[in-house]
Amino acid sequence: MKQVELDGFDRKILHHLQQDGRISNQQLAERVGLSPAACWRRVRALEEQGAIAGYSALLNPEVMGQALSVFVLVSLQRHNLDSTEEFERQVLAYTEVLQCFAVTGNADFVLRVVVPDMRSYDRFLNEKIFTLQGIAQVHSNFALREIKNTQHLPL
Amino acid sequence: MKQVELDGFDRKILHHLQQDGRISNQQLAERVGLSPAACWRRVRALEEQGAIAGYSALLNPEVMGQALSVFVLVSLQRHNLDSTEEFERQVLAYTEVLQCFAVTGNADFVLRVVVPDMRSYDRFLNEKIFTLQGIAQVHSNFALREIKNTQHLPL
DNA sequence: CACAAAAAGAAACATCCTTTCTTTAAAAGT
DNA sequence: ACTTTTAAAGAAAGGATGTTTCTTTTTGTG
Repeated sequence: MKQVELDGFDRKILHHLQQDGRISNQQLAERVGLSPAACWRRVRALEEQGAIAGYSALLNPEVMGQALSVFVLVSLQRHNLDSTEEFERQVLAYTEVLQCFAVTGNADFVLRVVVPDMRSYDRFLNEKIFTLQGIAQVHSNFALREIKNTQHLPL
Repeated sequence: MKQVELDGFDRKILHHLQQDGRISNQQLAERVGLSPAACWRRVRALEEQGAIAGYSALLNPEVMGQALSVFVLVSLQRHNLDSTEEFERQVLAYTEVLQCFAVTGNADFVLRVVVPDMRSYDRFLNEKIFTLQGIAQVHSNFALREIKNTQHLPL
């Protein structure tokens, strides 16, 4: 999937679709200043080019009773392919892990884990992290407050 | 906004809406096993209760040329209300900062910053972080690889 | 068992999506 | 400068979908 060239219309379209993924094509067309047909063709092109990876409903963690975010720094004992692949495979399967990145710095991975409360986090660690082979260190940083939390890319 | 009680239908609805926020009400109804009208009423209720905070298009960072994610650990010099409020106010305005949490541990805040490349990140630091008053320490952890990156809450 | 309240299904109207066709505008070549 | 070609925009129509209202069914309670 190659990088893509965007003009002002495309950027406006993406902006509004990031803001409201369920906006009707008519409203979108009106806001970006195109006819519905032209707007629709651009949206389809952006989807086909892969600029738009998908659409999602955003849930409110508080209302859903999943209000505890934890940033977990994980270091592995060995850095061979087998160890890391196994770790990543498991992490992908854990629904509590919303995000996981391999990073530079002291730790090998940063995870963001979301659970209902401390009890659940304790269980998550004991059952799903400490049971993994080859974990050297785990450092938990608890989110005290959420200042900002989006996936909206700057345009 | 109070926490909400969900039954199996609601959970199925939310699951599918997280997976595809633009699914038609008809398809959704079919997949969860309800009539379109009943399904639609539940979706509306979930929106009104705040369980569904909104909908969004998910963009592909690679295709958009915004492929560098950085986890930035920030410590403040003073921890009074004025310092932190000013910091948070600025961070909210920076479109490069997708996520920002106040956390326990060595740092006061964890940010995830997304930029096109190192040059842009250098500029971001110099122009938007180092210019802030009362910053004690900034530690940058660069994402080498993205293993997982969603906002899908476990249901 | 009967009643009330809540939720589900059916159907109809309104709206929106998606396609096709036509028109306009921009680019390239002579 | 003019024609030719290509690409994208607008208009319009048919089909699909959303949203409402009304009726029926289910569920819970006295």
